[in-house]
Amino acid sequence: MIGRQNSNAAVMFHSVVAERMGLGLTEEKTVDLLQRLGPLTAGEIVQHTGLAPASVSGLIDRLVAKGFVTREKDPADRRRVIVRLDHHRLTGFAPVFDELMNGLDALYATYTEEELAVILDYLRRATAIQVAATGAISGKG
Amino acid sequence: MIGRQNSNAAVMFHSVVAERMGLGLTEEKTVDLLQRLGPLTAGEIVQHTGLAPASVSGLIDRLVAKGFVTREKDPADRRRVIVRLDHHRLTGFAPVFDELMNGLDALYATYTEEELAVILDYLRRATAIQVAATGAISGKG
DNA sequence: GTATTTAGTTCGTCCGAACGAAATATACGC
DNA sequence: GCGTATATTTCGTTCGGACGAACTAAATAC
Repeated sequence: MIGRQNSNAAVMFHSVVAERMGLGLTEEKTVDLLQRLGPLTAGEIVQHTGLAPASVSGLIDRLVAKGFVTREKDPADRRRVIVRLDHHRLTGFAPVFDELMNGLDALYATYTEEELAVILDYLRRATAIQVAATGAISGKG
Repeated sequence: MIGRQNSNAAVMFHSVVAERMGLGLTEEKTVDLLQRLGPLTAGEIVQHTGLAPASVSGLIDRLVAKGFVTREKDPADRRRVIVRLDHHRLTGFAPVFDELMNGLDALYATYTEEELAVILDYLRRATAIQVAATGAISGKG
């Protein structure tokens, strides 16, 4: 089944990218979180990852040590720690994604507007289903 | 970008499934390999995973202990070890996938034949691109 | 039939990454 | 201001999973 191969390809790609960046999967996932949601507090990372607070402290330590993020006190509530992505550090890895991006751009260019609409609709809905399924699995005891 | 979210959802789903089956990501990936390619020798698993032989020995140990595979001597070359999936063990986890499968079936049912053809074509080609990109990254120094 | 190569395992070890419990620092309620 | 609640870190520990080197067993070469 092609859906499965696609899913597998995604996992492999992520693993290889993470390795290339010198990150573990959890670390890469966190970087991705920060890219999508912007700066987060440690507590918010706890929410999003499901990790224990202690684990997130260590996780942030490692990302700081590797230069991917900075740790700042929240001026509004100085108990909080804001984790901010160092975008400059990331640009160095752009070439890693270029191959994929260029390939996908070329692929999209071969479809009509109507076809692209179908594909986007599919991707959106399939993603929602996958997210729901993930939640369902981890939920039930 | 939706492609990225989709990719991320796939990774999350895999992680959760692996956890649910009591497997690590490497172990789940190996089970998947065996499902797609049939029984493999230890050496072939080394090839496909890129792990060291010693690591694969341990990996097989763990999968055998967990009841997911059997280890047999190859009668044709008794140095070789054939790793075979225990399909019976896997059927117990079918419900884990049902949520996803049912959701996707329902999704597919909402498209016309023509639309499905576009979607399948896209998935096939996008997968190929992703695989190629993965190879390109891990390849170059 | 002995030497060499090949397949896999065992052993000792190491490291990343997770956790709970206790500590620290800050904010908030009254 | 004082006590309690909240955010994060530190500490000590544990565990899975990876590795290289040395070993065993079996096939192949000569």
